[in-house]
Amino acid sequence: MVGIKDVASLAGVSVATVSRVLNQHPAVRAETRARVLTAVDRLAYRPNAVARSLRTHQTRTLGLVISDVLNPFFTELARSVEDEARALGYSVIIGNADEQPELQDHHVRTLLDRRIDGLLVSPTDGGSPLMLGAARTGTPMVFVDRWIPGVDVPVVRADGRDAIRDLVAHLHALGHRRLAIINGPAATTTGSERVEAFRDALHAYGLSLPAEYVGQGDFQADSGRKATGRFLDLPRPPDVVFAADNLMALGAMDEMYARGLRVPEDVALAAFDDIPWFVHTDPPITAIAQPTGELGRTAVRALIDVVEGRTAASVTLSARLVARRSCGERREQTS
Amino acid sequence: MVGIKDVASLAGVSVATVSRVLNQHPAVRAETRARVLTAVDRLAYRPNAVARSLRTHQTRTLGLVISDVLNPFFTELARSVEDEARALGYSVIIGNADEQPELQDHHVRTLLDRRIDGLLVSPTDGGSPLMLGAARTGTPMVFVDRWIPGVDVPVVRADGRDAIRDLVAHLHALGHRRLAIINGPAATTTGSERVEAFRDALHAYGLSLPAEYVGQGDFQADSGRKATGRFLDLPRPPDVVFAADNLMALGAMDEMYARGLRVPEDVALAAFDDIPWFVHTDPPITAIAQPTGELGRTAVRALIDVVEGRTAASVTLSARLVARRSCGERREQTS
DNA sequence: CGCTCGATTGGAATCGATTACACGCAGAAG
DNA sequence: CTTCTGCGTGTAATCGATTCCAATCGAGCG
Repeated sequence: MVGIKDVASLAGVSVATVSRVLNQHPAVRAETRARVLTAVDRLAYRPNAVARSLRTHQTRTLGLVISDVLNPFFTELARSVEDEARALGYSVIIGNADEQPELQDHHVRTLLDRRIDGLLVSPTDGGSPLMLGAARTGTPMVFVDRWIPGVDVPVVRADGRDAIRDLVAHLHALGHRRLAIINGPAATTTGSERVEAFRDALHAYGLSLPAEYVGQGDFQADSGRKATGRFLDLPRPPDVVFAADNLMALGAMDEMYARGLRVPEDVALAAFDDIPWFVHTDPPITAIAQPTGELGRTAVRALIDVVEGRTAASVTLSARLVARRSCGERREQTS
Repeated sequence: MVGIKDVASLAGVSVATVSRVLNQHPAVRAETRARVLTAVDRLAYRPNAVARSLRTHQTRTLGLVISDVLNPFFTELARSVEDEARALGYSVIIGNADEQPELQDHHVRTLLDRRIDGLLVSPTDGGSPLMLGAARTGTPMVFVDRWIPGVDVPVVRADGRDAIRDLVAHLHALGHRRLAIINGPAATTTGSERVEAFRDALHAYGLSLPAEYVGQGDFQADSGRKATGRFLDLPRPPDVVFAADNLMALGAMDEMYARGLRVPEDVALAAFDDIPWFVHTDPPITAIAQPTGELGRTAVRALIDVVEGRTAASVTLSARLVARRSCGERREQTS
């Protein structure tokens, strides 16, 4: 591998000078700069980022730890994060926790070992000592989508309260009265929040949310399927199942079809997180759409703010209802 | 940040010794090792991977450059790659080229600058000078899924020939005679190969593939939609559209429905790359399934073989047909 | 004419590890 | 009682950059 020394000797200058032209330092004579530059591309020299990072204490890299890459919501989030980071001159390393706290820790640890400049996390759980420690000891950090209460870290997320109220209104208008929800893990904020918002919205319509209508899932399709099975085994099964994420909604749909039920005639279905595929399912699924791309981009900007010494505030965007056919024929279309 | 020196002085030994225990070097007295270890966790010391890499010339990191993270096929590939790499003690940095050669180059360059140990690529195009150069100058490299002909780099991929023949047989048996294909970019091997295999299979059934039945797409949904539009505008439109990837199939389906056509009664649809969602679309889509996870894992093992100085051979796995309802009912069930 | 000053450039320390080599010491061998 | 061996450990060089500080040089100034 050709190093800065090779460039220096080809150009007949010192390594210090080469480094200067590489870093656009102004104090270099134009003629010298030109000589260095020709040497650089004659040798196809590329600076070693590892060495540079060691010296400068910065890697211009962000870490992103998400709970499940296979979930289209997170895939899209990851993509927007990378786009924005790249636009701002950073790279990103993605760690997929697969909803497992140990894996999440593994990635946080690896990322920290690599001395990434900042960490973007959508926590799978309530926070391991490792992650809490990193936050406390000043690793630039921002939570996105999910967060950990009580930790002093900016949060970029979407609030689904209003959209959930709209959803309940929509369901109520369609005549549904027995509404059930499949919850995410209690350790995630997105899990608990969504149930609460749902319960509140139901109350506003004089409906209640009995315990047997709250299913416990883990954000994976299979758990959605099982929870739905339990609902349908109930003496009085719900007439709508609302899944707290898209994968569980798919599982729910599987179970409904496996039992020969029709959607929405026999049971209705709605999901949190809208994804392109929901348009193509049979029937198209009513969902609450988060501004995913905006979430990712905002989170990156916030993180870079703290990385570069500015301060960042939490940001809450809002989600919106996208009514389709899985809850019955719609009366009005929400745009 | 606490460094190896801090550990050394707390433990009352030299940095060399600390480094030795960290790297399981045998020549350390047990008692010394214990002292170092306590110091290590009293200080919560973690070695700086950047410094270590500089010295050892290895990062234990693999780069993965894929054409489109949002395509579920690549998402799954990326996931399996990361899983296997982690199991073997490597990290992976994913670069999303978004089917754009310049972006692909950007990622290759960044990855190379970071001195990753090896590169896994699913090329978007015929190969930029940068990538070709990297291959020639000995950067450990393996192609996965797509490859670049004429470059001496192992390839791990799935061969769809047999599955495509099965597909054509299936279509023929269902009475379809006018079959069209939406191709990927000609610059990708997966693009050109699939058309060829398709044409060959047609010939075996005495059918031909007229030029107007070969649509040009770019592996994105929208191009699938447009190509389908052109097919349907033909005086004699095809009765089956076979899309060379899942996203284009989705676009094709959109166009069919937008024109009020029924699938499969009016037009049939099949896709290359099977994804979980195809089970839930209306109708479920017949597809050719690649052993995606196996592809990723095999590619990683091959790459690590070359990274660690062994040699790696190309591997070709095989794809298989998964018949569903988008091409019509099977014969066993209908008249 | 000597000196100060700004513009360029080079020398060398430094970042935080790894590791070749040397050293001290204890027991074995002669 | 030497000398030899090896084990355990420390010293210092090294990886490839960045950057502080000093040196050089010509020009402008008093």
